[in-house]
Amino acid sequence: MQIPLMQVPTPPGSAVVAPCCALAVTPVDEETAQRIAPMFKALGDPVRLQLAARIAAAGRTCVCDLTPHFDLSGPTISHHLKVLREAGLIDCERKGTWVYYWIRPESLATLAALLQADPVA
Amino acid sequence: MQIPLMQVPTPPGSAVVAPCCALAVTPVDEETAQRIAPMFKALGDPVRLQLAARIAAAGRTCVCDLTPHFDLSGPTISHHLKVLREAGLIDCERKGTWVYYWIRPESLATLAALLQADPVA
DNA sequence: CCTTTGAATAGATGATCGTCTAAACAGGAT
DNA sequence: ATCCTGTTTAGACGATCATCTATTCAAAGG
Repeated sequence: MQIPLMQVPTPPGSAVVAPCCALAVTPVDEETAQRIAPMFKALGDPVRLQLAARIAAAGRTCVCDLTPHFDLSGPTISHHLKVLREAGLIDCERKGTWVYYWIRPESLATLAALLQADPVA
Repeated sequence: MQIPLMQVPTPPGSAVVAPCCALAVTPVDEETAQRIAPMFKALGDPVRLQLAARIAAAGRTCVCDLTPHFDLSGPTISHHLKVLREAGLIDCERKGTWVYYWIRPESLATLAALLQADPVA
């Protein structure tokens, strides 16, 4: 029943007490889940994850600087950018012929806060 | 072009310099993206996000303690648990008639590390 | 052995997704 | 005005997804 991933085997019989993350502390009701899940979903595609990473790395990025790195059509890249944008992870602005995208760090922070090991511990 | 989410408006013209997160520092090549994206994808469904949160909160949780909280059939819950498990986010063990699930904190930590604000800054 | 209970698997169905091509749109430059 | 280039939108198509019911499996108890 094990699927290899990293190191710690996580003793099956251990009585887990310490909270592993905010997920374990902050109650995630249905409303919260429906607000947060689309962000994770947006990052749940390899192309979009790479797009987000490139935009995060480059700061303020023209679509024309993203497209060449993928073996995909322009419209497909545009579609993925739209998904990221509608999830609230990025935003954009047209400047003449070109459109520039940038990361919304608050959104990433929201997700990170849910996942990271309990900062209080 | 704005989609409301949190507070910071993120000035469009600002020359972003400081890395917002590990995404901006760690290069996310295609291979990495294909390894990580399924984990985000698994959390990208409201039901699975709530399942993960409940398991994280409860520590070591019987399926029978999860199912009643959702308006879904047993097999559907079972399916979602399988998705989370195959993504490496949870693991399970049968104990007699019951099956218990627990969180794999290393996996959550991997994702958190990618998203959280640059810890070096 | 048979029954019972908890959970997973099999298979079906309608919805959503990722991708493409073709067309439309936005702005500069001739 | 007209063209050219970068980007988005529209629409189509096959693949994957979330859910269900029916069935099977696992393990305990008579």
